[in-house]
Amino acid sequence: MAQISLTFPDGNQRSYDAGVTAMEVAQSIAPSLAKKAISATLDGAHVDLAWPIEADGAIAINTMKDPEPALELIRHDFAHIMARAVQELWPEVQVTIGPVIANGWYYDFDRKEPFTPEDLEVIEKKMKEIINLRDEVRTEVWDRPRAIEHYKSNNEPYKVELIDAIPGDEPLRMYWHGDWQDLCRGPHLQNTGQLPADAFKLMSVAGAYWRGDSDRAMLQRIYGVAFLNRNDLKAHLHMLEEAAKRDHRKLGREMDLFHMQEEAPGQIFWHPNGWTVYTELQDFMRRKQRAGGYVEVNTPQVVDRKLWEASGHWEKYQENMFIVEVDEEHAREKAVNALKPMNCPCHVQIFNQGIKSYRDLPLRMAEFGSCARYEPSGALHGIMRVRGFTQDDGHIFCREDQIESETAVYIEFLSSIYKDLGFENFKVKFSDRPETRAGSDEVWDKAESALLSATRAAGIEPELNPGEGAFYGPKLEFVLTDAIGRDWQCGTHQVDFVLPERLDASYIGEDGNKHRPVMLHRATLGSFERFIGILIEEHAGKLPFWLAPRQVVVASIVSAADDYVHEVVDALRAAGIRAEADTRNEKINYKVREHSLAKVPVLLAIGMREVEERTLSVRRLGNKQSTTESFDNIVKTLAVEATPPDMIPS
RNA sequence: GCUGCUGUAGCUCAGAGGUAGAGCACUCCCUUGGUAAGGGAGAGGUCGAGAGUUCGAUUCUCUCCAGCAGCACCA
Repeated sequence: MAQISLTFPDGNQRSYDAGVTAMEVAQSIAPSLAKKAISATLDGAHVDLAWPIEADGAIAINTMKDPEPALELIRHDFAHIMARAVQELWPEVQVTIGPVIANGWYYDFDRKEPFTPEDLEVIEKKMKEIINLRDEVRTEVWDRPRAIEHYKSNNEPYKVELIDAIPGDEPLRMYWHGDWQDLCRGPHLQNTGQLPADAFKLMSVAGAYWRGDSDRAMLQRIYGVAFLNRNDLKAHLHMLEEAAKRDHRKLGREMDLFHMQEEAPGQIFWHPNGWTVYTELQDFMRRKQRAGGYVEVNTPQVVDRKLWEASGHWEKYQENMFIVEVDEEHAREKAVNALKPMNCPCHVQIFNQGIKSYRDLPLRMAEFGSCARYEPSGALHGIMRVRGFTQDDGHIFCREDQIESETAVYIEFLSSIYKDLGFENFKVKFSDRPETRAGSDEVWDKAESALLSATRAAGIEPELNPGEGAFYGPKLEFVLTDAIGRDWQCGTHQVDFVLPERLDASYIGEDGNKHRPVMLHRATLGSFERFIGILIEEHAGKLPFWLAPRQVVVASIVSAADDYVHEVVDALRAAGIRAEADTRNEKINYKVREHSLAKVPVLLAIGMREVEERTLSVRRLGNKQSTTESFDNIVKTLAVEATPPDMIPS
């Protein structure tokens, strides 16, 4: 029999008969290891202890002490156990797929009646019973005809379709958890009793399309989470509770920032507090853009369909546009307009006014562009995904050979803004050419390499999103991670060869001939609405001082202090600080509580002592202690603190 | 858009086939209190919209609208 040589993590090598299983390898090292073993890592791949090993390689035996493989196995086995529990409870239910995802797994089922929350409890209970049976997990490799025959005779068309989708040269592997059988690539645990029965929870049911295709059947997906032990599960559930407290929809209401209502779905009524944040952020961006060499413009909201036809939006984007028809009294036909979903075509109109020279390029044009998009109702989410929003949009008209330098300048610009706003780390995703695209391969080659090298020159290695570029050009996406680990795509930077062509933009080159500029579409915050949502959640409502809608509340402790309260408020306002007086007939405890809950960063309390000494009692949000400071001093201090980050002298 | 769930006072929520309740918030009165809720009184609702069943519907049924979770979408 042929021999193979396996290398262990400590560098030792041993030889085995080809076809040895990882379990046998573990046994050969130590019976105690074999007892604890759950899987193996072979040349970086996660493998089942029961699979035969046929070639030389580097092997590591995993136990429950190795969190990564352990969690993957646990979650994967839980998926199977859940599917088994469901089929034991309702034998007519068809199982489809059930992968491991972050923190847990899901499994998609085909069942007529919807699963209810009560059903989830029943399923959980059943799963615990199954785990207690400590059933052996078995696996076999089947050939394709046998597997197809098996599922056809069991009338399981979903599985047959899955098999059809698996490339012909891959082995088909079957797993049994007890008597329950599923097609699965593995690996799995050896015994269902190895699952931590107290460290999982079924979370929710929701619809999901078969194979992610909205034209196909809607299945029912049950989500579960699982961890190595009960404490990790508890910690996860606690984290979810904390995340819910940061929800911008809840904080937006509590802080009186904005509201939304039925009559304007997906659109925001900004209250004075929220609008203060918005305008403060917009002022900041306007200063940044001026410093960054942009010219600011403003363009129409309602634009005739002719322009959208020319730009291609009418054909490609119509179902997302708000169409407005107007009866013109003397016209034969109704005038058809659309609310602008994007600003780019209008910006080209401005570019096209007059004759542009190569000396005008690169031309950086910016607009706080209000856009309206008819987003699908199910996509709406608070102020993060809306139908009416304002982009910090910009278009750079440049020559092809300026793409790289303009990209480099932009990355620097964006980094500076993110840094000022407290997001030091961000991810960059690079999307290259999709299958259907405009423009020659040669042009794509240049554009892609320009984006990549500019990004790398900035010291950033982008993640690749193969084939995810727009049809008109490759793009970079800038993704922020918030305090609880969620990703948000905000910034974008896209090369566009198509729109200048469609809208006939041109400039006169050094050679005296007309040339086509390239357009770079770019947005940094993305939309003010989404970005403010992110800021709220990132800071759990405790916005940085310069952005806080109400920066200071001056509260009287006794009404005899009211005059001094107003004097302080006036002085703070004169120093440019957003200050309010609270001279209501309430105790200081009440006022402290209320303004703390409203996330006011600084509370100045005034009693008779402060009046006499011309001081203030300063209480900062999050601090239980207060300090006493002089009137003049606190005004100066707070005025400095209120300076936006881009205006702080370095 | 799809599947499921939800919609009762400004907010959070209870309730029931016989036209509604709590706490907080709000208004007024008392209280001038030193750092996270002082006391009392009062006002406030076409029970998301429309239709149907019923003697009677906010409650049951249907349709629509909106929200929530997920999927799909996301130039």
